[in-house]
Amino acid sequence: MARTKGSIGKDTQAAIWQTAKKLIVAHGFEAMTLRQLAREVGLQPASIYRYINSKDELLQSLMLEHMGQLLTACQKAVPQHATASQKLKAFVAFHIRYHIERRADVILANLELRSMQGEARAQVVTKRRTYEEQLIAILEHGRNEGAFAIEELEVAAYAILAMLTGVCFWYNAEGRLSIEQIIAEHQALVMQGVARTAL
Amino acid sequence: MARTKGSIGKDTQAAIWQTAKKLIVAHGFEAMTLRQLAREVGLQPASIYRYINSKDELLQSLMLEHMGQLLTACQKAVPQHATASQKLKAFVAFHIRYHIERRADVILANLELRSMQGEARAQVVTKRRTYEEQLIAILEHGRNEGAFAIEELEVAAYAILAMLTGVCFWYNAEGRLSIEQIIAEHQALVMQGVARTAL
DNA sequence: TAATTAAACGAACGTACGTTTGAATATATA
DNA sequence: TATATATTCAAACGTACGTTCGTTTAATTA
Repeated sequence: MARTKGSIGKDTQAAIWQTAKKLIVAHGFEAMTLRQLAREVGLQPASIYRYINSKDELLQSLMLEHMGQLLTACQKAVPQHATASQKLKAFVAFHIRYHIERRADVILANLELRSMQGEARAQVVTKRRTYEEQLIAILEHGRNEGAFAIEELEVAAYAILAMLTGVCFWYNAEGRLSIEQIIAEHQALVMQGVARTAL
Repeated sequence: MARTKGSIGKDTQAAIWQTAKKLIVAHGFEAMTLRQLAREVGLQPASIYRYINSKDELLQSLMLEHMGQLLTACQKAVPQHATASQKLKAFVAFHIRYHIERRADVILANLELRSMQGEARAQVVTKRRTYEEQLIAILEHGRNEGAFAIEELEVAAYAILAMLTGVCFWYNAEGRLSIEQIIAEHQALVMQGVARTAL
């Protein structure tokens, strides 16, 4: 056989990417094999190479694509002109929702940096830092306003991010709680956590 | 060659375990190869099999060992008879310190459950649940006391655990902050986060 | 010192890996 | 309909994998 009936490059491309994400999340990037990927998409291993140049480049594409979309979505979701409290609430809601809705991308991005090297890795690290700085800026704003009491902005930012990102590791769509309830619970923890107490 | 001068089983066993942890954290369990492990320990691949029965069993040993030690250490570190606030503060301090000091074990335990199956997997899941319940019990105690205001105990517990565990992914021993400072910062976030506000 | 046990070796097994090459078939264009 | 392009295939490459086997040497015991 050769070209199969109804085969369209765009669709195959999409299937490869989606299946790759699934397999990487399940097994890790290094452990995922292109043969397994080909089998699940319904191709021969060689055919994958019409869509990627190498296994490493596949990971790079997935990573950079995700980080770019995350940054774009974040800037849309968090208001530029608002109080620090409003911004922080919006950030928490955005982060949780985005991480639940794009679970595979997020888990991949958080676990597979170890399999990247060189220029592409540096780019991902930079983009991740840019994202972290969004939150750091909000926390700093709140501290300057006098609304937040935070000793170490960076530690607090890492702590909050870890807490929020954790959701996509245990969230169950069939579970008792809605996304909104989970967001509300986390907003309460975060807002109280950073608030300046009256004492 | 055969048996090498100065070779002692206990030492080799320890070297294998320690190196295995390092490699699994660096590459993931499925991607770590026994040949690589043997090379780093200074053995031939076949020699590894004097100490393990299979690659899968190696992971099981590392996992179960770690979970057992975590549970034991936790029960020692958190006082049984104290206020919920005291217990929670102690739990936060314990968790962060333990996770920084045994970084490799912890990262391994958190990322490689996906490579386990069957009975051993079930045992790890049960032990992890037992650990989570330590924290849930503390939070419930605080809510009953009237000291904490928490809607969903389980969500709050997951959120706190994710936040604390996150430390071992970014902590840098050569960094500016001491472990004590990091603990203090997290204690502040957590204690304020769950506290019942005066309003 | 002689016999026994502990520890590691070298070689090989069947299988799977990422990747390259050139040919075959389906769709799009002229 | 004839030509060009897009899409997939089958086969093979060198390499590495987890694991088994029987052998060899070092340390321990009698």
